[in-house]
Amino acid sequence: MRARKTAEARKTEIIDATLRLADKLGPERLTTEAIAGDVGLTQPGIFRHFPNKQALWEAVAARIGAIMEARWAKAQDAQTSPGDQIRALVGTQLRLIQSTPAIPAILFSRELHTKNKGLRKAFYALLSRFHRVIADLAARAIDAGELREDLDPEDAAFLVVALVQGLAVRWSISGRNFDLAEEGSRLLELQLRVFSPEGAPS
Amino acid sequence: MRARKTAEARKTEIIDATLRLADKLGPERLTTEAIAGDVGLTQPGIFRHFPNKQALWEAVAARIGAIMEARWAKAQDAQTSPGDQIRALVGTQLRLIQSTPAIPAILFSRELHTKNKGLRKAFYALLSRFHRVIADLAARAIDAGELREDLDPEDAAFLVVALVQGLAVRWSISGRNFDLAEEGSRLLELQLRVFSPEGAPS
DNA sequence: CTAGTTAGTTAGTGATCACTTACTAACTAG
DNA sequence: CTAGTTAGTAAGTGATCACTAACTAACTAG
Repeated sequence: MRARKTAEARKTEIIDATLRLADKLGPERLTTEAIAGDVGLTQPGIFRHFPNKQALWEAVAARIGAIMEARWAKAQDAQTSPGDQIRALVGTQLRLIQSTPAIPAILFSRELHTKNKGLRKAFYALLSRFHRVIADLAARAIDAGELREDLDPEDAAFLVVALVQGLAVRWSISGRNFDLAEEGSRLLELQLRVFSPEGAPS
Repeated sequence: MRARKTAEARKTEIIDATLRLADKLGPERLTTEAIAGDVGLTQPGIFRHFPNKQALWEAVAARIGAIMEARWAKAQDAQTSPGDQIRALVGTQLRLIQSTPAIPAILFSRELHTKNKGLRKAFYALLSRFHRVIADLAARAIDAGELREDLDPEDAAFLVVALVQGLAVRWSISGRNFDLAEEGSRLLELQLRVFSPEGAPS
């Protein structure tokens, strides 16, 4: 019985370990044994803090949601133009994925979603929130003359969101052989340029 | 011993069943028992045709690759403008995903890729081929004056590929609550419109 | 100081799964 | 007709896993 800690602290440690290992092993192959080993507990110790594995995944999803919302809020805080806020949001999101690659792994895990319907819905809500924020910024950018008037802000936002997720897919499958945030900002510049009213000659 | 068939035919049946079930259960949770049941064999019967499960996954990947290449070739066959060929390619790809939703499930499965490195590389090669085809068409479209001159065809293609994959992600997570091909063609029109030399007023 | 609570342990259990062994019956070449 | 080949089966094995039961020792309120 080494190093007894508060339940709160352990829960945090377990969730962190889960996020770390979900990427290495894949969410479905991640065992409670592996998590416990990483945290420094015996395997049944996990079940002191979560009634079952599904509850652990729900806690992980909640954590991811909280992290994302916090970062989005921060990216919008700046008193910058709507376009720059979109840049900040996309950059923030890509850096988060890069530093926590378990996020796409969990997001895309079909087995996690078939087993646990609530998880899929939670992630869809998050994705919708991201789209919402971008679409609102796009609308403001159009009003401000930063983006062309004939643009539907909802659809423009869908393209930006697809850019982020499509890029995350390519990054994953490529074996992460490029810098996600860098490539993303280059492509976002291109997208914003062709969205701009006077986009013709660079 | 019901209905003995040729090894060739059985292999095909097994691969088809795997593709069908990989979507329902998730690639990692898909068992040889479930596949055998679907095909109408006993579970060890699978191993008459594939030395191990990994070999089955490799055969599935090869099948997906063959299907995609065939459809891409067909979409390019048409004697239409480069822009229309891009439309046809994207439409083809989205309809394929819609009719075989196991494809993204397998494509995105982290556990499949960690267990079997060759699988990830095979899919990355496929993805790169798709990008290559689109980028070449984009270059021709630029030459033909269909797309603006200041466009880098490689990057333009990255945006189109991201559109397809990002949309597939949204479609999966949403619980498939929209028509993938329809939504895709609407967004592709928008993307091509802002890529066009005279995109300003619709 | 003491009694209750709780974070941890050790030892196990039942389920599930990929894969094996040994046998059988259907097809096929000569 | 016969002998070899091959698609199939029944029965089982060892590994892995989530989860449980029963116990223990550290913390904490009174």
